[in-house]
Amino acid sequence: MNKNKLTLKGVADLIGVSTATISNAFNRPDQLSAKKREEILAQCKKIGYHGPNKAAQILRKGESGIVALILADSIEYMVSDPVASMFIKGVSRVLSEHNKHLLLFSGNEASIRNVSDFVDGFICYGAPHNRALADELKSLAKAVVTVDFDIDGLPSVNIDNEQAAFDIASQTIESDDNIAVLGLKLIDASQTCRIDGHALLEASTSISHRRLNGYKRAAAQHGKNIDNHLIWHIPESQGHYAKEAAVQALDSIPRPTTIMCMSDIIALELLQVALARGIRVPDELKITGFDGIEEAARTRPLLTTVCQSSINKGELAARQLLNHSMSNEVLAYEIIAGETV
Amino acid sequence: MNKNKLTLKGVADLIGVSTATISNAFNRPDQLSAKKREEILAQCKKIGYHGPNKAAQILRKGESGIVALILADSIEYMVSDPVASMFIKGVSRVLSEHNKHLLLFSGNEASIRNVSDFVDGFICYGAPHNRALADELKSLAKAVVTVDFDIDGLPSVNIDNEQAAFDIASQTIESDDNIAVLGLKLIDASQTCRIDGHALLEASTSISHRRLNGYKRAAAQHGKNIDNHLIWHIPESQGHYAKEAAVQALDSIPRPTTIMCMSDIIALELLQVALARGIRVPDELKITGFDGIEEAARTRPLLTTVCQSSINKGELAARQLLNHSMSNEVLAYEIIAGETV
DNA sequence: CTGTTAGCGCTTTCAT
DNA sequence: ATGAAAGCGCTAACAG
Repeated sequence: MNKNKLTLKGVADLIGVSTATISNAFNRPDQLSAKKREEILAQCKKIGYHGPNKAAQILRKGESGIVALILADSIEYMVSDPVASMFIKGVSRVLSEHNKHLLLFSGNEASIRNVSDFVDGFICYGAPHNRALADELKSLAKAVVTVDFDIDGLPSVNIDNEQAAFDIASQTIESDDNIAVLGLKLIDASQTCRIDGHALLEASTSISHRRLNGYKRAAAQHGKNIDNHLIWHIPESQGHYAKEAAVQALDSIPRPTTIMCMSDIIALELLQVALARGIRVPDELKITGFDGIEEAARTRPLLTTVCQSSINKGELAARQLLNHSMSNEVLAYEIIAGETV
Repeated sequence: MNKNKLTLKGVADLIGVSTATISNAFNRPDQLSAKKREEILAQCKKIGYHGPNKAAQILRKGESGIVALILADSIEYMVSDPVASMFIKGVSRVLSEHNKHLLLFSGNEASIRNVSDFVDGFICYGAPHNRALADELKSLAKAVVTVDFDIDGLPSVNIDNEQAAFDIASQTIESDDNIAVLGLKLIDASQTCRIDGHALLEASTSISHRRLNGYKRAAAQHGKNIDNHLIWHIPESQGHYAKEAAVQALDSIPRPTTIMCMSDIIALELLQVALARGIRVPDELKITGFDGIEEAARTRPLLTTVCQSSINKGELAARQLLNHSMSNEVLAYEIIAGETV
């Protein structure tokens, strides 16, 4: 007798057929009679053999059913950000429909080489902080879909950030406005600060710079210019970072009459600070957001913002990966006319 | 010449050493001189060989560096629930400190056998809906840590749900109160409804039933009984499900004067409905929550609730898994004395 | 310190 | 429809 191990070979001569037959019974039903297949499966079940070892299959077939989601920021942060969670939600929905598994991977960490040998593909959400990672992705020989940024020659999912920013700014700015911007990740700094005197991050890969360009273009149409001294950098879309910027902005003299925020979280924080100071919105201060998160839809006064569907983004990105689509998709957005403008 | 493939063997005779030496250079620095090691690593880099193939390593070593997080509910849902996100946050923090990867896995899906061959271990958050899954976990020969429920003989992380519920209820209930409970997952139904006339889920594995017992015990101390007609089942801790129950509870005649909620999300929803109706809290209606989420801490009136640290839970669960600890940990909780009681 | 070699468990031609 | 056998790429025991 062969050793009692629950391996294809062991099971094979336990029930007296060849390894290939068992393998086929599990993976390629068309290679044997339905009846024999049932028999074998039943036998296996009785013995306690639950099918071919996955690790071996991965090596042999070069496929694992695992898709890595690379998050630009830490998983920690992403999982508590409403925009990112919705995105993850979309991805995971499509993946699980296709029986794929989701590996959460933070772009901050070591090399993606760590997983690229067994993962079926990558969805990369947001431009990685370290440029090297983007280069590696390109040379990877695995399927990659980028979201909210682009890598030459790779499929992607985006919205037109500049146009969206332009649109909402156009509807907001009036000729006698004093304009400020609470921006997200505009420079390389881990603290909230004004951007004047700092080198901007590479504009090509940054949605924030596209948005800023949109704001500026709209301002220019009213013959206005947005001073770098009235543009804030906020390192992460979180309340406490945003609050700092909000306070500084509202302390500015003269006080801005229009403040455009690059996320709803930021805008909501600003709104709260402003209302607490008794500033009338929108009479004395107009506020715009970006994203269209649920909390903004629940809050009164209703925030005027750009609504993008992060769930759709996630679903589409996952579908592109699974279908090996190579297209660069641009999703629609919608301006929510709220009560803050 | 050997074929030009970037494999240990190929690289080995490309640079003229044995495969073992290269393998050691990457995995066991102590097996060769530092100098030789540097040389080899440099050569490999030049050639474009980034280290041993991971899929092969997994098969060979039986270790992947991947930890599966099994979520009782869909990933979709979990990722947008503040309590679950905090938990994931804690897990992912510890895991990434140890260079492990996180595989998000939904317990609704097929069998965990799908991944158990290559995953290093499982963290199971919340009692799985299908009992079979729990049984499989036990017979798995992989490290498992359960959270918010127990499996005999396996390590776990919990809080004392019954005692916590008892504590907050004791502080809340007065002798002339009319008590209702907005419960979570008390019966097997996908709709919000009262629990009278329904079979309860197995109490032993359900934190909700422990909490309910705590409430009942506290009520009994005041010589009171909580009628099943005033206990609601809410299938998921989400606003719209909670709202239904809140409306029904407030429509009850006589209207309850104390409503204990099994999550803050539920309590916050109830609070909103009550305030919208002009019901004075806590004068006419006392409300308690459970969890201690950030939104509750920001909301006014401040919610009286049980605060448990989901981040700590996640961190501890991950540490237990990595350390192969087998203990059953019980974490502390704290009663937040808010303004709703 | 280095090289040889036997598997890890499986899939898939190829021949029967 | 089935069986035999060649690897997938690597690690670790062993011998030198």
